[in-house]
Amino acid sequence: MDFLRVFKALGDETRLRLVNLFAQSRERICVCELTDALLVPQYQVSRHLTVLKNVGLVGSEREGTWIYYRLLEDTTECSKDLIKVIRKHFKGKYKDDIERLNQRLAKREGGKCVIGFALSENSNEGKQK
Amino acid sequence: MDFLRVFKALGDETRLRLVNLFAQSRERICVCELTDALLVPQYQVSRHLTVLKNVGLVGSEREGTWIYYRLLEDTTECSKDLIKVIRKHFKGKYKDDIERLNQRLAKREGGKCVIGFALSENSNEGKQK
DNA sequence: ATATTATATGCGCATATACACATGTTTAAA
DNA sequence: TTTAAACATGTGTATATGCGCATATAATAT
Repeated sequence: MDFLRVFKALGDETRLRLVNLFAQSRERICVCELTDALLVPQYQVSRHLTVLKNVGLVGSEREGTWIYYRLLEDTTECSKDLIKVIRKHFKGKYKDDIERLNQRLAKREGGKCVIGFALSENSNEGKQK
Repeated sequence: MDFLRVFKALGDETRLRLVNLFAQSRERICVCELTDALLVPQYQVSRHLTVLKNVGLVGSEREGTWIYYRLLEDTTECSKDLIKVIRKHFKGKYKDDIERLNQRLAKREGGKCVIGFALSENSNEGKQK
């Protein structure tokens, strides 16, 4: 684990919010669910996920047209320790994100996402801030 | 502790090397000692220390013309946990920095720095890399 | 084959950030 | 009150990075 690259990856609010969603929910989450939880354009979510993936913080698995991302928490002891710290000290932060994610996850069927972009009909519009 | 700003601060190699020196040595260290340990121009060390100070990772105290910096490890549980992770997983990294620091600290008298810029007569020359 | 949906990416632009050079500030000693 | 040493900072420049727009890719269904 390259701490320098990991810290660079975590030094962005959108990526921190993504990591927080994974850390608190302990779920694998697809891109459209993440997009609806963060209220950020889809292409931003996709790009930031790529950054997190490149430094080894998250992994992905495709299921049909959906791609589920998840925290790679147990690959090294470094990531385990670091993510543990984040999970602990981020409790209660970014509450709105968590709330929106939970509402979105409640719509899953059989543990899987069955709807697309619910909140953002056109997810390419700027919606942040 | 603002994790976003802290991660941004840690997302730079020179600052990571500075934090590593503090974490491994558990000492307070003055700017000229840090400069000689990192082989980086003095103004860079000074600037990066300011960044670390602004996010609350380090503090400083003046003693004559010398200014000693140290990790602020126990101010919050966040910083305690985070620095603990860094200390643990950085053991063995940046060995040359540690080696040069130890040689420099060996020249202290009464636990204090008594020489200036030993390795870099002109510390304003580019010396990094 | 074609259309649709979920996701990824090429590109231009604006901003942020690190570096180098020079100079300023603070403290202590001569 | 100069001088010197340790440290800080103003400024210009080059590079990195995030955003927005548009479009491309991949998988599924019709």
